[in-house]
Amino acid sequence: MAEQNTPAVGSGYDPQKIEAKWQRRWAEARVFEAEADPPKRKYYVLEMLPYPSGTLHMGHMRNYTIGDVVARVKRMRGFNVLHPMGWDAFGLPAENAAIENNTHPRTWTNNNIAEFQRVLRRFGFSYDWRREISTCEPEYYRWNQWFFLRMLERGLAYRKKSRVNWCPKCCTVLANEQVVNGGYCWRHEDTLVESREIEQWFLKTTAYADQLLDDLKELEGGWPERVILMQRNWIGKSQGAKVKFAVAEIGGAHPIEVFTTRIDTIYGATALILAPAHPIAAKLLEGSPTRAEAEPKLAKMRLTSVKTEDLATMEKEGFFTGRHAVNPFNGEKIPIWVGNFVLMEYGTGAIMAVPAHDQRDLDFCRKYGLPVRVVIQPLEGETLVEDKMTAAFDEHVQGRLMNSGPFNGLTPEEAIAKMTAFAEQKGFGRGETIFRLKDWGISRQRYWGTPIPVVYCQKDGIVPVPDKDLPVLLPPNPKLTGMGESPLASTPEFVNTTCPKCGGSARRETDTMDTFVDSSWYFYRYCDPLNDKAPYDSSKVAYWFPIDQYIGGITHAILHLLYSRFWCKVMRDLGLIKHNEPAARLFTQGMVQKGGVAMSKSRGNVVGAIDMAEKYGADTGRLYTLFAAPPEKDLEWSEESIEGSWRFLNRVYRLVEKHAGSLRTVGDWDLNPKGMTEKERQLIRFTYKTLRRVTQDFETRWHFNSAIAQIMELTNEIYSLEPLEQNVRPEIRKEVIRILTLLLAPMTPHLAEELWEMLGHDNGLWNAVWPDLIEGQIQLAKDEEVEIPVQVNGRLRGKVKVAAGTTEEEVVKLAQAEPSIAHHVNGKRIMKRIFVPDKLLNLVVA
RNA sequence: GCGGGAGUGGCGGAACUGGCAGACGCGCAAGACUUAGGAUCUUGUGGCCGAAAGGCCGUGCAGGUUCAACUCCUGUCUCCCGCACCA
Repeated sequence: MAEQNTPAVGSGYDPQKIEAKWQRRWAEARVFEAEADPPKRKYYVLEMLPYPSGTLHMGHMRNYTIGDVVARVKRMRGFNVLHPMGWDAFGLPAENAAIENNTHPRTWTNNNIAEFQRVLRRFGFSYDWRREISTCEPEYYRWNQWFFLRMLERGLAYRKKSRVNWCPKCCTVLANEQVVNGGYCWRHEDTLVESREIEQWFLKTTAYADQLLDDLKELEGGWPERVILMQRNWIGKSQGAKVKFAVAEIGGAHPIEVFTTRIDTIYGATALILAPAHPIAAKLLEGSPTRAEAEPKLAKMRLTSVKTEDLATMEKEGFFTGRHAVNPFNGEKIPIWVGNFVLMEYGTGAIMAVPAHDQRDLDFCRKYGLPVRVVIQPLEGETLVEDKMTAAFDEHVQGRLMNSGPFNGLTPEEAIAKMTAFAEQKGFGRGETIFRLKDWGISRQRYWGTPIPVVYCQKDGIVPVPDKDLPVLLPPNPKLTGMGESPLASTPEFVNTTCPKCGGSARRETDTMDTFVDSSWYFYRYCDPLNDKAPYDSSKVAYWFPIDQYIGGITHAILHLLYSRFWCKVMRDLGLIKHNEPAARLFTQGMVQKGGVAMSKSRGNVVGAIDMAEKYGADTGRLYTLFAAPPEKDLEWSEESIEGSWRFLNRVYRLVEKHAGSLRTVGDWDLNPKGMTEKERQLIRFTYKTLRRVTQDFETRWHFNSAIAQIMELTNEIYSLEPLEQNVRPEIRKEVIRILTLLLAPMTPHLAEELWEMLGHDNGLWNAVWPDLIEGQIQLAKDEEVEIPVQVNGRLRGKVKVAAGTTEEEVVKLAQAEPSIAHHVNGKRIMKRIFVPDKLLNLVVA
């Protein structure tokens, strides 16, 4: 199909040639290289670093194009712009591919990186390639280890045996965040995650739960609202109280603690319900009268997989343990049950069931015939009748306590405060805030990741590897099977080492770190990528940070961004940086779809970036992804529509090609409006208006699609004045074409450079500044004559052309003289006139 | 269930703080140039009625506020995304 688009005779637009030429020149002139330079205004724009796998398609290119436009606009506006790129190079696919193809993960990864780099360079993105990082290089991952050791020193990294998500296909542990769709592996969406107990390393993200939540306030306005919300939900702060219930049959020795946000309803508790996995459940059954029937039920419930897909709609199941709990408020004995809807992972794994005031509890109690007791009576509406309730009354506000001993008559709010205080005073409870957020399990039983820098010594136990021995290098030739334990465990030369403390023999930790560790701080390394004394020089980071604009997909709204925010706070507390949040602004671009679904290799609906560049050139590809939809919205790829972008660039090229030769030696226009013809006046006004609007679109709304539409309109306007050389004097022709070229520069930089050169500039468009309107131009952009729509009773009936600023009286007079308007007004009385100067006249008649 | 977002021509989309709905592009139609056109240029292109002038309807649906509503308010439907038995 490329032949079909061979440029016609007379049009010399050859993107292949032009794009290679300017990419070479930019590289030679080191145009995109930036250094920290404190007096200069800085701008750090960053696209999320890619995982180098598969092929880059137009979905990726859209992301980078948006970032590149921003970078180029900021550069033209005089900012010192940092715009780096790197590779999220560790990860499972490399290891799997290595096993499949009998190669090394490094080989596979580096091949992919080479290909990715080739494509990104082919699109002419303005990266400072000197700062390129690859997270699988020891020079990088060494600092993962260094940070890990700092966290270990501060108790922010710890080891514990824990139930983990195990993917039988990956043969490795997954973080909670990697379990998707309620129980499936994020990589194998058809594979149910299993539950296993393993010793794991954790990072204490929960230590920062409050800050991670509170600092979201700093991001308001700069981050998309929904991302902030998703983070807030994920952290899941919940204020309530923990209350201890003694077990009646075994005395006060082993009380059961429940968590509740509604301690005010505790007099209405008619049962205590345990999660099946609660450790005390089995103990309660020992010697219980119901043991025989209960134990098999418990065993069965515990086996039920972690699948939570339809947990919300799942039938509630439970059984009585034969034991009773004592309500510490009133001494009442209530039955202890086990219920499948109680989660061990949340709160204390035990709840009090208050069926009158919680729908789930009501469902459960109705099913098993447990009593319902109302303890809060609504102030308005029908009085609750216990036997007839089908919906729990769970409103906080509108009610008063009853059946609650000394607390009767209080509002729920008052009761929560008083009852919590009472519980604390008596020692059986306390107010507590809990979070849904869990500590971050970072251990992975895989080869292609950062080795965790500790050794296990018979004598000294867990011993951190000293800083001077970093990095702990991955062994070059592991045995990769993809099964079972970490491949490092079966590599003796790696495992066997000596204890840094006692010098005796010791074993290395064989797990590697979750790759989210790599991406949690990579953007700091860009500031100082070659530093071998520290992860980075704090002064360099202080100049560049925070990131002014971070750009990436919504898919990373929770994991990557939450971990990055955590890492930032840890680094701040280590004294390395001073800011609280890594990125001041975040932009989440929409996906590129084809056939209604996101482009992806697995779906087979990708439009390859290189194919695109070879067929139309990078500039057309860039332009089309910007033009087809506003950047935050999903974009449906259309092979037909893209022709329009290609045609437009050809049209611009032909225009400049035709006129540039005669304009090379023409001097600059002096902005003097005297003696201009009407056509010149019209063209120059259109030009400066377009400039004003496009500038606004770039700076505020990022509506590149409408910016491009306006540039197309300007081009159409110029064409409408052909033959231009007869209608417009050379100085003005030159000015208009100059502006047109500069407007295109951030989006189609190669073409713009070529046009710039054709116009006689020999110093590179990259040296040009954004043509912000100056006073004379602002005047010239103003309309002298306006067309005012005239409505009668709110319906458009005609238009009048008047000088800008014409008075209401004058406009009304002219309107009434217009036949199409007069027709609707004559014979009626004008009741009211609404006049918006230069905008609109509405005559209300009756 | 909770939270967020979106519904505008044949299609992608535009319309900034309420002020000419459909900019710009694709597609389609007619014409020009041409041996030819899938290049380029010109014109037209929301629906209905009408020869035309013109009129009526029209931004998911139903109401409301207003001189004026894609835009604000109330209700409602559909689709997409996130979270989800979170105590």
